[in-house]
Amino acid sequence: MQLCCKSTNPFLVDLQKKAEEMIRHRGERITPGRIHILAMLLSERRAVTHHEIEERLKGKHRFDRVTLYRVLEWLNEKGFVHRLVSADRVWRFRANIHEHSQQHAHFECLRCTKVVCLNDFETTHDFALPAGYRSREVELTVKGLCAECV
Amino acid sequence: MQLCCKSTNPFLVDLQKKAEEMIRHRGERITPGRIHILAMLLSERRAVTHHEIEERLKGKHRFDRVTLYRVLEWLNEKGFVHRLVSADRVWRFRANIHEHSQQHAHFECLRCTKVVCLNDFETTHDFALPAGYRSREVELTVKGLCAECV
DNA sequence: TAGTAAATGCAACTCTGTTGCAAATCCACA
DNA sequence: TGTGGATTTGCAACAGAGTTGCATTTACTA
Ligand SMILES: [Mn+2]
Ligand SMILES: [Mn+2]
Ligand SMILES: [Zn+2]
Ligand SMILES: [Zn+2]
Repeated sequence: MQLCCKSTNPFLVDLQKKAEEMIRHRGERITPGRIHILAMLLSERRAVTHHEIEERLKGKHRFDRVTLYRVLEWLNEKGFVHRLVSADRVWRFRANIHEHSQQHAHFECLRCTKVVCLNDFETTHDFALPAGYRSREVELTVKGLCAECV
Repeated sequence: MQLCCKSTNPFLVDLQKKAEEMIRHRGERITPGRIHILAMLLSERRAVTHHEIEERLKGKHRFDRVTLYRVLEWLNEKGFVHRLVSADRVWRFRANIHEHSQQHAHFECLRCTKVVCLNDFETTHDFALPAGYRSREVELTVKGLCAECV
């Protein structure tokens, strides 16, 4: 069953189904790990760590730590999610809801280390790189205090 | 011997001496670790890792790994250097040569993971944060390929 | 309904950085 | 110039995050 982008049911609230559909639409293999983890990430509004994912998956399905790492790596490679590292040197993952979500800024709380994606953001790339350097992407992180930590 | 900023000898090419002067000027304790490590960082034009520092210090002075970490932490706390983490989850350190060097961008090579500080850079902070969020600093990283890796 | 390539679980491992504690060192003050 | 006492250093052990190898299980294709 091949599904076109336009045929995506807007009332498909079940994220497990949505995750499955996203993966199948790209012709990739469906596995419990991919479904559960992507569904979990689709439900989050901020970038979450490996630990947080593990925590939220408790009760739903039990995965080995390594499987979780490997699924996250795969989701990142295939472009379903993106990954970023903040000052605590821990990977954080977030689903790529929109196609154009590669270029966006992040907010990082200096106290609770929470990371939020700032989707609506304008970046002006007028800077001069050293000779011979080639820019591929620009990452902008705003550091400060979140609403809970002010 | 208290030295004023303006009395800094512009012909003081010996970085060991310069490092010592910087630390003494702030009334902090002089130790071999601080002198050698700060001098090494003053000689670099890019942000370097713990490993690279260890490597460059070979022959000059032998320090324990832990001492190196602790000196770097101290230099960062006191504002002699700044620290950043890139996609490989490794700390990189760079001397704060100029007073205003807190706000500047970085370039990170996607192939060799080298990090270069882009000192001459204009940042425009016109973005909207979620309600209640407070911005303290903005970090901008340009990712791409360096001259050697293009 | 096989056959096969890919995904998973488990154990052991690496890499980066941290902590506790005793020995060495720096420096303010006598 | 010599000392007391807080700081810094070295060493060993530890911790957290992520990786690798390999046998077993699973998903898809034919
Ligand atoms: Mn993001
Ligand atoms: Mn820098
Ligand atoms: Zn916070
Ligand atoms: Zn490079």
